[in-house]
Amino acid sequence: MNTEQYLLDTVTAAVKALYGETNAPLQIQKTRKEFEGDYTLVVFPLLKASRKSPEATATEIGEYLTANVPEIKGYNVIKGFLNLSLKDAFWEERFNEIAHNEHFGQAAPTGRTIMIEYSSPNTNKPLHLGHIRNNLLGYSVARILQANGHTVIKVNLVNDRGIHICKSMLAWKLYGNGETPASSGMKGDHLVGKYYVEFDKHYKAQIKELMAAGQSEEEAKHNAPIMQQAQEMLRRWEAKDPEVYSLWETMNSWVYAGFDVTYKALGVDFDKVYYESQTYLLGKSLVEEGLQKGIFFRKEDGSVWIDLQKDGLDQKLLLRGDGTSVYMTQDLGTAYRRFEDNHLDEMIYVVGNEQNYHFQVLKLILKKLGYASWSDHIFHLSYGMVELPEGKMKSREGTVVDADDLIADMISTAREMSDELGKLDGCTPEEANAIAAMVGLGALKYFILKVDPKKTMLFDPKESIDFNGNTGPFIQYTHARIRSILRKAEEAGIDYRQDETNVPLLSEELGLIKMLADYPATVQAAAENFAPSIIGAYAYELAKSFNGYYHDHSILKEENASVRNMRLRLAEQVARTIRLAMSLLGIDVPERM
RNA sequence: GGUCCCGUAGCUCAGCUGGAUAGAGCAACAGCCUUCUAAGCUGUGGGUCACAGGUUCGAAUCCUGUCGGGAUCACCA
Repeated sequence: MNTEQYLLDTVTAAVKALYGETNAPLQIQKTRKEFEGDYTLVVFPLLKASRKSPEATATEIGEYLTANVPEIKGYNVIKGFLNLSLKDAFWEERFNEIAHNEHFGQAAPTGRTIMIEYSSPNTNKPLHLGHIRNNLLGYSVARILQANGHTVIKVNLVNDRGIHICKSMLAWKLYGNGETPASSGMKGDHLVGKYYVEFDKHYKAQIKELMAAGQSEEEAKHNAPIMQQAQEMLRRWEAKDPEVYSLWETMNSWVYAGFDVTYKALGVDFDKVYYESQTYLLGKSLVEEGLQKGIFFRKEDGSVWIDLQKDGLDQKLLLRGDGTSVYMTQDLGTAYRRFEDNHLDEMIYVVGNEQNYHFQVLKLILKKLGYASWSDHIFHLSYGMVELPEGKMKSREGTVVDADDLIADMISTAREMSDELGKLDGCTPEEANAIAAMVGLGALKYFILKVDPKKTMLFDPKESIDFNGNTGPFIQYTHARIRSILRKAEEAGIDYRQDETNVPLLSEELGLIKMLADYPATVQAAAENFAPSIIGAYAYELAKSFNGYYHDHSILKEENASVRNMRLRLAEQVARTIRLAMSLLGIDVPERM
């Protein structure tokens, strides 16, 4: 049950009874914690209808509600704010509802199908920190949408073709001496990435040579033999030359094996993987359609364009002079195909904000083609770059943070800290490894997801690895503590779940119950805003509140059995809700740590 | 130059559709481990919400402008 909505209805009825029909917008919000009360009605908008002062209006409504609504215990008025307090029994009922609801936090099916595309790596180099933000965001948003009752299809569109892959292939052929992941002991994606760097090294050297021989920089870039060879390789790939094609398949398979390891470590997955080598021809029929409808135009060289200058944009290429497609052509085609094939209600692209313009144009073109009914349901979940304290990540300058290295670092740091604090004493080696992995990744994931997606964020390795304060490990820690209490209760043979005796609740306990009751609304807000950060903030607040409570009030040692059992049940629900919230962020919570 | 995004404490960030005295964490300082996990708890200091106008009962939030930072405007993807 949605308490806020219920109160809004109640108050609307009260206002109608007191002042007659009014179209004044009513708003109910949670009372700020420095004031007494649970929910607050802002009465300013009602002054016209009541024709009284803010205080008098608030008092009048407060009196009416207290007299007529059994759940409302009392009220107080501060300026134009009417603070309403609900009876403890009301909150106890909410608590019981939560405890007995097996599907707590999981909304009923909406019947809507949403596809979300994320990750979308290139196959010429390993994943880095930017990809981590992408993957974590995509996966978390997918989980959040599922929790809201939508059917979610997670897809990955792998960019497995193009000149960049040919660069790696060529460098491997020229300088690789047949090196394989098996022979070198390197992860496949790192091995292929190594040859991408190798290509660049030789390419730069050749440019330098040619420039020394008198060519301009542009000429040199174009004439460098290694670049010429790479382009020749791309042509052979497109002609499906068996030798090139099989090398391409081999090297891609190395990369996929490497990516799988990284994805697994990050805990992300996909329902469907698309490969650009299979979709890059899509979209040409849409270009044809646009030409016929007169929305696109063809230049003398045969290339096809759309003029968006009237929309404040510029001219955009849709088909090259030689008839081959570009990025936009493919995206138009895949979008069309996806909506057609899956009856999608919404399509979300998790792509960096450097492509804001691309998606703006994509949606506009589809609209002009007459597909507004679904192109309006394309949402670009745009996220900002991840910067380092030293500045931006530049692959050329070697300042990228490799995903695998980072994950390994986080886990080993978690391990060291745990050992230092003696946290893992008494664990089996397997348990210790699992906990270190959960904590290290929890720190990384939470650090990245707590920031609003669209903001450029700063990743400070030192700070991310700090396990104090507003961090994933703090939340995990709170969960582990509660689980430990519950284990001890069970060891002592306490059957706390049976006891339903009503006991007076402390204000901290009421506060915790109110937070628990708020969880479904939080999940909904996170879905509406595509913001895992909302879930993160909630989980932190809940954990923090419990920690304060835990510190001040004994649970196991409480002598009154009914009170003790109520506290154990409450703790259990807090742990459960933390687990639910964290699972929406893709973060595992350990039973002990 | 056009378009889009951002600017909140020394640092990293919250602040949901406008609401009360703008919040956390880190860093600093002062307390708290014979008591269920101190990866913890409690307290102190720290702010012209970039700036200037406007809208209104009320603006960090909405509108306009200015300044600062970023992204983008390819026959790359």
